[in-house]
Amino acid sequence: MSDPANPRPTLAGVAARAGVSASTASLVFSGAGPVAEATRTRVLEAAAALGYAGPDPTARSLRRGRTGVIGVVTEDRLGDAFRDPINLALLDGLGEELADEGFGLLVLPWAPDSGVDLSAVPMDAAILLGCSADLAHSVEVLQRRRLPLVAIEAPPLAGVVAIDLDNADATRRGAELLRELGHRRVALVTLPLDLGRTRAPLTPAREQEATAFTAMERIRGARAVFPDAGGVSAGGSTVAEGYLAGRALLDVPPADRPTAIVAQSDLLAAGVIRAAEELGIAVPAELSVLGFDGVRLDGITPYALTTLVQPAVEKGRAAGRAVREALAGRTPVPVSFASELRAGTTAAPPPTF
Amino acid sequence: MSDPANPRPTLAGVAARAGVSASTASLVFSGAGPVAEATRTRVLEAAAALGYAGPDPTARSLRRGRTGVIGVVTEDRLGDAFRDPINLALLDGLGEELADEGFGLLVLPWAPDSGVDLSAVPMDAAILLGCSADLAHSVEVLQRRRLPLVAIEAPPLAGVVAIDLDNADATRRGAELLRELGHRRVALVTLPLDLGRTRAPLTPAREQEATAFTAMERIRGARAVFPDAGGVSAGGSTVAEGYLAGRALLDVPPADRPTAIVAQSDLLAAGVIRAAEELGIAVPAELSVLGFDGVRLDGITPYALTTLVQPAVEKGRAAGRAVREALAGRTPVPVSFASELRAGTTAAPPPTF
DNA sequence: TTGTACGCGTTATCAT
DNA sequence: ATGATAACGCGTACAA
Repeated sequence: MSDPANPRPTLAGVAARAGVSASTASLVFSGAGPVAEATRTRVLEAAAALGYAGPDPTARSLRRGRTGVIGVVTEDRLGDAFRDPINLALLDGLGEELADEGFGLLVLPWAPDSGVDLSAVPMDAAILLGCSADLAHSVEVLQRRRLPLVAIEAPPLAGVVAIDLDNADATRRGAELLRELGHRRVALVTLPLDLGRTRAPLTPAREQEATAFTAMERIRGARAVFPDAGGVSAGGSTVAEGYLAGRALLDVPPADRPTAIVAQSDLLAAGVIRAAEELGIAVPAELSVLGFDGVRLDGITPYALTTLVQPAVEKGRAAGRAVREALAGRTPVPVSFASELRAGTTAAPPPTF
Repeated sequence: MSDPANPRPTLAGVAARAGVSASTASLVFSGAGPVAEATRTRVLEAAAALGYAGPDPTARSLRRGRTGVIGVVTEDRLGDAFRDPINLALLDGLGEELADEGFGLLVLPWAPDSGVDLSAVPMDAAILLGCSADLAHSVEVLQRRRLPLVAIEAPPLAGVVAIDLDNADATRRGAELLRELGHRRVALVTLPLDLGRTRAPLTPAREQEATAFTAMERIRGARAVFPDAGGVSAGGSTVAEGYLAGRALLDVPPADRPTAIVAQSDLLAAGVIRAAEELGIAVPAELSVLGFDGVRLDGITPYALTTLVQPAVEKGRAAGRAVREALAGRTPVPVSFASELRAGTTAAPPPTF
């Protein structure tokens, strides 16, 4: 790799060989400033002859004060972060506004003990994605670096541009639909409450210690309508986790069974439905199921899920735009998105006895 | 953001305030070299007072010649690259070997016209993921930069560490199973053949111009057993695309229908099965379906797919290790992985007439 | 149109 | 244990 006899060519080397000064050679590559056609050619020829690949990105970054890299901080393991379709949609949006504009996206799975040291990563700005646990801590170190920060669905933080979603209110509207249909016994299947992703029944204590902002907001919305609603927290936003949660809630004497379940994601809802099917509980005749996200389930379930559709791609675009605004020296405005209740075939009046 | 009155603190500033030289202050932060406990404290205090966030990553990168960033070059749009479960598994492997070791993964969706200029991205090494089209071109510019390169399932390229899979041979073994079961009329549903992702029947001309290495290898393996097998190329590795391909191949007079379909991914296979169901064609009684990948279909289809299981996570780990080897100055050894035929319930003898 | 001079913020080397 | 000096490779005033 590193060949001492044949060092990597530099701008200076190219310039020397072309018989011009380094600054002139620089102009040729940056395109800023006028260069005589003849000199330009000579420089390019020298570059070709030396196998010069263009200005060193690191040196250029230092000089210009820009790396062209935007960090995306997630609290998940790498694969898991992208296993959630809602994050993929978000990535699509980010891609449009950032990747397509020449920015690279640096994925940083952050955990309290993880190898990545946020204070040592070269980047121009950071997007906080589903970070809520020690968010404040991550934020502090990034802010000391004076990096523009954009947080998606996070508790409000000074100096951080918020891209928000009406998690509580949307869930409340969904819950109201269930109440209007006549449901009284409603249970919740929530997203993971903390970094531990514990799969367990909701208890006041656990909710107290929860660090996941989005999950807690959605619980809050549901409780606005069903103050006593209990439920379980899942270990992730997957069909498999939804299934487990569904079994836990539904595999009980019929009299104790909820007549409706508010799931905090469509994947969880699909898992709940599968559990119901397996237990011989008809959806929606005997059990109504509400989802969240509005992702295409693409045959994961034959039902048209009744769910809250969130504008995930738009969220990504907004975050991307906010980053660009900040980098352009302007002050990005926080954005708040609204979800929309989409009626499907999984919500109906409760069974009558 | 940028406050002219209160410039971002630098190591020099901290050193000055602590009354030591910059070199000493540097030692405090890098931990390399002995520093008296008293001085260390003074430096850290000065840093705290000034809000110094630690050495600037860009400057450090320039000086040390390392950024801590590994590029992952894909030819897909950002979201699409991660929509394929096999890539997610790969990412898991990469995460273990790289992210967990403190490297950042810089996702670079590359297309001939895309905004990202590979010659301008600060990184220490690059992993080429499913890049085959103008791979040679991408590789050239990266090699001029003397970056260690690792390619996953790519045509052999000088100086690029190959992480390979037995795509052709595995497919051949799957095809042999079908032949042994008695199948003679077999059709292929392939991954996209080129950047255009054209959804169309296979023709010699199209295969000639194809740029997708993996897809072509798998075709080659299938043809080793069924030399005349035709088929269609899908527009992506998704259930929806598989469904479309399935309709195209199966919605024909029964006499023209294939008795078996070799799909190049499990998602495509699931789509084919769905198409068959919709057309009233029983699987596997009237149609056998072979997949590839061995991903958990998690309820996408009730069938246990007969498929070729590839060690995707291992592939990612191998790629990650190769990168680290190269960065450590050693020469990584290329690795070749083998897939395993896993019998499911979707392959059976063809119907008898 | 081209060259000169300097600095971006750090760290490695070598003295002291 | 600490400090002076010199890069790392480039961009950009400013002068010529």
